[in-house]
Amino acid sequence: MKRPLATIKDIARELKVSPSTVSRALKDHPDISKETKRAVNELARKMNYQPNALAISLKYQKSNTIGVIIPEIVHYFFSSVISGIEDVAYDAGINVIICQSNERYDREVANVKTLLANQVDGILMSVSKETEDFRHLEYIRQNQVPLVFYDRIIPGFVTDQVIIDDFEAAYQATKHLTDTGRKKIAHFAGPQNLLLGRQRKAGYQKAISEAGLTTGDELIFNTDSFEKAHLTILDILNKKTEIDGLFAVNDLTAIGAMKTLLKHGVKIPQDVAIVGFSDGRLSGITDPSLTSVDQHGYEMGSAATEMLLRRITSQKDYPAETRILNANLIVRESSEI
Amino acid sequence: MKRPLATIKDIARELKVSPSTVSRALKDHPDISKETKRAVNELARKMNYQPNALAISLKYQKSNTIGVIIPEIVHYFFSSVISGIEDVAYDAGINVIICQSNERYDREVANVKTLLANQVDGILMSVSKETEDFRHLEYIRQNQVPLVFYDRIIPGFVTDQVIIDDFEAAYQATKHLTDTGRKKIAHFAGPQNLLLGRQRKAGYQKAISEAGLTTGDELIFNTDSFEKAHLTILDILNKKTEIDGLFAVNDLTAIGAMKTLLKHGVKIPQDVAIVGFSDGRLSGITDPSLTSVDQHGYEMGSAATEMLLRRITSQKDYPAETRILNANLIVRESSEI
DNA sequence: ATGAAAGCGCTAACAA
DNA sequence: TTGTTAGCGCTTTCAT
Repeated sequence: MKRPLATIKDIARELKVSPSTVSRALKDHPDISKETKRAVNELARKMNYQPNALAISLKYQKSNTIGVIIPEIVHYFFSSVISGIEDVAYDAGINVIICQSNERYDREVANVKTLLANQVDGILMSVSKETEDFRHLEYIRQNQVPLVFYDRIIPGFVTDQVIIDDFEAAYQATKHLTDTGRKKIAHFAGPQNLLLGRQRKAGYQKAISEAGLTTGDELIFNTDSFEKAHLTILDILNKKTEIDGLFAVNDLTAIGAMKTLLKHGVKIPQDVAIVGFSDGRLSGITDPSLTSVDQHGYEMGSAATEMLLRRITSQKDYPAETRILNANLIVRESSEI
Repeated sequence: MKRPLATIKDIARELKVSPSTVSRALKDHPDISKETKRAVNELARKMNYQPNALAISLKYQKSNTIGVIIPEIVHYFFSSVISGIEDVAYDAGINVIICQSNERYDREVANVKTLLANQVDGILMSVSKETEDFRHLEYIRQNQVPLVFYDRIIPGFVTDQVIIDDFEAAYQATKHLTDTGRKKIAHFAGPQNLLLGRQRKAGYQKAISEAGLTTGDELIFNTDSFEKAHLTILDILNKKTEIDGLFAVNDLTAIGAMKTLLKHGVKIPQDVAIVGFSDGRLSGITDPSLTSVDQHGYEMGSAATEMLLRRITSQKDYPAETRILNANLIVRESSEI
């Protein structure tokens, strides 16, 4: 009953030629006669012959496959990164194995092992939030498997990487608020153990001080989720802390803040202008729509993949590269005038 | 310079034993002496030995890998499906190769070929919107590779499948509106060439007629996007078509409608109650938050994977199964009272 | 123009 | 307790 995929042997047997002849005929080798080629190709089609990629990978010691380690696929940003990776890889005839670390270190280590066991030709990764030990990365390097970081990097670990200029983007976002006359601009900041959180805060601070405004900590809140934003806003309203602008570390936070402000009769953008940092497609659909930094996940994925493929195919070694994509501000209703 | 992954041979050579001894020692075979095992395992650890999964797959004629064909990863629903798939597969020690069809037939066919070439043990797929020819699916079947459809199925193509009861969900969603006293309930319907579009519309119609309301076509609109919803609402307002409820085929459409209605001073939910069909995390963040059907993408992914793994490991054949997940309505502000 | 043989890394039946 | 050998599917060098 079981009728597994046809192999070169099957074709050879049927045609009473040797496997090597079939192999050559299939790749249009000049030595093989027209007649044989015709017969082989015809039968191959008829038998739905599909070369066994595993055998080829084993033979050539390369799998035409790259591995991706992603923290959590259910974030729009990361899924669009994957989309960019997939498209570039597909065009190059490269397969992609995707592993989720779910932001856990142990999973990440297991992912690395899986990918290496499967002989991937290269790895794209964004480190998990938990990762603080780099032995698994050294391990990748020992095995001479090219590694490209995207989005989240490890300062000091030298390898190709493509990142967003979080500092600059945050600076531009905040500057947009100061430029439009806001004077009391709050920042809802992300975790300060993540580079991203620190850089966005630093960008905010630079714009604030450039505008000659005070950067006292009383307008900076550790608030990075929809729910926390709700609570922080309540607190701000209670204490009657005056604000006329807000730059939030991500869109959900910005939207949570906006919703709570609106509920309390605060007008957006008249009373408070709000800028987020894009998590995805949320910014366009809120009311008012949200001014936000677009992170270009797709471009990040495609750029990282191009770097990796270049590294894989390159004969000679060359220094690690860092590609910085600039994220641009998209002004929408929440900060207009 | 190039120091590839250590192999069993390397270990054998170093220890002056045969590769088979190493192989057995590594899998704790009872025949091997404690001493040898110890030495082998120690050296293996030191050399960072990682079994070559390709070689093992080739040997055993099974790859411990399943393939997933997904229309577009950047939809929250699909990415949460993948998350469910990944988790179950990970727990079973199975790898996952993900391919995007990007809703294109030719890509889908290429994906199938790639997966078969890579000797996947099974395939999970949601057919693309373009797919109308099933030869590639027959091809999967010929090769005896188990196939499970999730979410989107092909009526008449018999295989394991897990779907959502769109009809029932739409019925419940609409019934919620009639139960709360709405009398003029519009439906913004999806493409009627997709089963999903037809079923959601049919569910709507059942609830409407059960409530003794008219199901005239004047309240059904082919409107399935944020932008189209905006235009359709403008049209409704212009023509002064009276509505006090709306069931939309997806959340984005519902949100587009809500935003435009609010802009024109229509109160939600007082004047018009709105129910969507979940695309993801949008429903919770709008203002008012949106009542919506939760599609449970994660559960769909994990259920489909369980079905597939069961099929793969099963010795004997059994009839194709259809698992219907019920999507449940989550009532939020847009339809309260 | 075609075939035989070896080998990629691993395992397992069979020998010793 | 360990080694030898053959084979998974494919390619390629070296014969013929």
